[in-house]
Amino acid sequence: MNFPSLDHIEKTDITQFQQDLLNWYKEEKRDLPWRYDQDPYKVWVSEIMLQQTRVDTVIPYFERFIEQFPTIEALAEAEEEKVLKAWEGLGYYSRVRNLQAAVKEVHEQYGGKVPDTKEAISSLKGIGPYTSGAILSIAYGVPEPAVDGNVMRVLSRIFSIWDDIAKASTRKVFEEAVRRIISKEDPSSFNQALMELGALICTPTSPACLLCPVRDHCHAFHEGTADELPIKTKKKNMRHVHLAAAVLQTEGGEVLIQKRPESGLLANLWEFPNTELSGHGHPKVELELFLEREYGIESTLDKEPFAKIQHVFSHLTWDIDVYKGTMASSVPARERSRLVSSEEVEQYAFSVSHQKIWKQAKKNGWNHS
DNA sequence: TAAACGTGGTG
DNA sequence: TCACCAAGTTT
Repeated sequence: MNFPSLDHIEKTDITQFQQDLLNWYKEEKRDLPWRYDQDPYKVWVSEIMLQQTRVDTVIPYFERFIEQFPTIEALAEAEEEKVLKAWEGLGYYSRVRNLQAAVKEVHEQYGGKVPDTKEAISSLKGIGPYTSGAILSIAYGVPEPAVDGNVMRVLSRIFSIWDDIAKASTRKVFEEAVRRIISKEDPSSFNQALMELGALICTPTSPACLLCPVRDHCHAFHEGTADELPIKTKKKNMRHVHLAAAVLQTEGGEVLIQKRPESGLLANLWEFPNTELSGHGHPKVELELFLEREYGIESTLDKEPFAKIQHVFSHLTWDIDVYKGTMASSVPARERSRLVSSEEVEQYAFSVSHQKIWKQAKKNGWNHS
């Protein structure tokens, strides 16, 4: 390891740092619904939801989720459809499929008790190095590091660590740093305080150093380099995909929907029939060929799309031409598809991109034949 | 190691 | 407006 200020840190400095941080946390910590108790299940659910997701976004999802699935057993026995619906709009949907799979394993293999060892908990689906440390420390008081983006930002400044936090290998550097300074008396509060500080004071841009409870311990504050840390490279090469989608209705007003594949993007979520465009033929023609091939539908699509929707993911952009059409009310031949009434549509879990399609359909394309 | 994997907020 | 961000994990 190579962070001079940390190598030479004194035991008394560590004690003072812990005290300043924990006193601040005790006074300033937010009143969040997953902090009402230390139920390992609730800690677990909150940590999964909070992965790459803001606190304000998570709160209402967490409250609904716990109300609907209050215990390990409740979630283990729930239908995946219900679980996905509860996650609808939160994103990174593999999180919740992994969570339910892991909860089932805990229910069956561990008698419904969340394991309390690093090895056992890390073997569960969806629980990586951060989440295992978070659950162990917060739910069980085990002094394990829980290094997320906040912790790397805060500690990069405090110890003047210039490693690139975008690199996977850098996390270990910060885990080692945490091991040296974590409070053995209250690892739960210590880990949460580090993250809370990152969220409220030691923010990515314009950190509020003058309000910081540990600025006296902060190398970057003394050097005036807080605005330059942490080092984070990484660019995303945005990929564009052009799609055509169909909102097909029967004379009875039912709509054709289909379920996405079990893996990959938006796995197992529902959507309107659609196809990726090659860019060669007309979108309408390519969509008609798809509908005939997959469903045997002689579709009667409108000449022009009633909506053009753009949806931006973290790593790609969809541009969707949406067509309205009619179809016979016979049962769809394709697997993983259904004909549902317009009221029933909203009982299924859709990605936000396809919620946009449905919203436009109701506004523009519906009730005209 | 790097890319896949969502979404809504923000300067 | 738009690139970047937010309590990461999997492959």
